[in-house]
Amino acid sequence: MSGSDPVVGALRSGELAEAAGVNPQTLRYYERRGLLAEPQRSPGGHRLYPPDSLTLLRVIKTAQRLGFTLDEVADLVDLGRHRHGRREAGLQARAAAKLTEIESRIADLQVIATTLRSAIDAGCDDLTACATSSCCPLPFADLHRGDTP
Amino acid sequence: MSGSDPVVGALRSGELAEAAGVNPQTLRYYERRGLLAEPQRSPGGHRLYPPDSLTLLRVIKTAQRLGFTLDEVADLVDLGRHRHGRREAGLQARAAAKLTEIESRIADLQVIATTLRSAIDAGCDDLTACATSSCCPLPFADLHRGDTP
DNA sequence: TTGCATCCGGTACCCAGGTACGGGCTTACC
DNA sequence: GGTAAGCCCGTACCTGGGTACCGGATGCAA
Repeated sequence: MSGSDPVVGALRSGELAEAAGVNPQTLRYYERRGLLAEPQRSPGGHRLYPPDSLTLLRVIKTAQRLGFTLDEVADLVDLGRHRHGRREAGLQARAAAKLTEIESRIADLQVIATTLRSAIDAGCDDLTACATSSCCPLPFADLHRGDTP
Repeated sequence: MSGSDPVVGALRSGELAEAAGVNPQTLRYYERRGLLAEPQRSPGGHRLYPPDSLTLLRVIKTAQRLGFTLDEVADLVDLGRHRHGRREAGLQARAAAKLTEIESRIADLQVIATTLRSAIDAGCDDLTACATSSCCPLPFADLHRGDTP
């Protein structure tokens, strides 16, 4: 492995941040979170990122937009890093799990949407009145459980 | 208006919290947030809630489960409070707006679900590899804009 | 009257994913 | 070699919806 190449075509934090469309502070944050490895430094201590950090950042941002948390992204990233060779399909499994999660969030939101529509159709105009008169379709009663993440 | 009735059938904070299925601390929190009016006090300073506070709490929890933030709920609540009489349909309008918001969140999640499904179908197995080879269906390129709330 | 549960207030902490600030260095360009 | 932009680190702050902890005061029943 060529682990520590010298400063060939390296990017400074501002340049990388700009290229990735990200705040420079975010790079340090990702480094703290273990998403970005500690890069090489200039003699004066400034970070020097190899060009493929940009690819990594794109991967991170893409995974994030697919609904993965940063912890999960970190996991995915080093899943791909030290598995190289053996076929394990870790990504497949996590994508499938995430898909299930997303689908259940969609289902939750659809219940909410349906309820809102019924309240609109019923012409509800005052929540407090609705809660006492029993002609309102809103479910005031069942207060146990209720996820809206 | 009978604004300040004496302590008839009043509930202590623990009782109200229990009845509403809520942490007692949450009552104080809601009071700070302006959702619950400051209740009367016992001579020693303990809160004494009128029984209809329970209805109000049910309204709050219901609205919350419909996707309204606490600020919006506060708004809805005193919309219903000092409008009494004039027809204004404020609730209708807000419900409609919230429905639109929920629908667009659903649409966002559906895009995500579709993308995940396509990544699964394509058999993607390593994000970093995917990002460089261009046969992967994941959208690594467009990093500008991306809401996953 | 004593004992114990409850309540008071103020403040600090939790989750996630960052962003901002401040004092002091480095780097780059002229 | 001067000066301005950029970067360093540590720490604090933000949003949203609560929850936890603390020492001290109250309420209620036996």
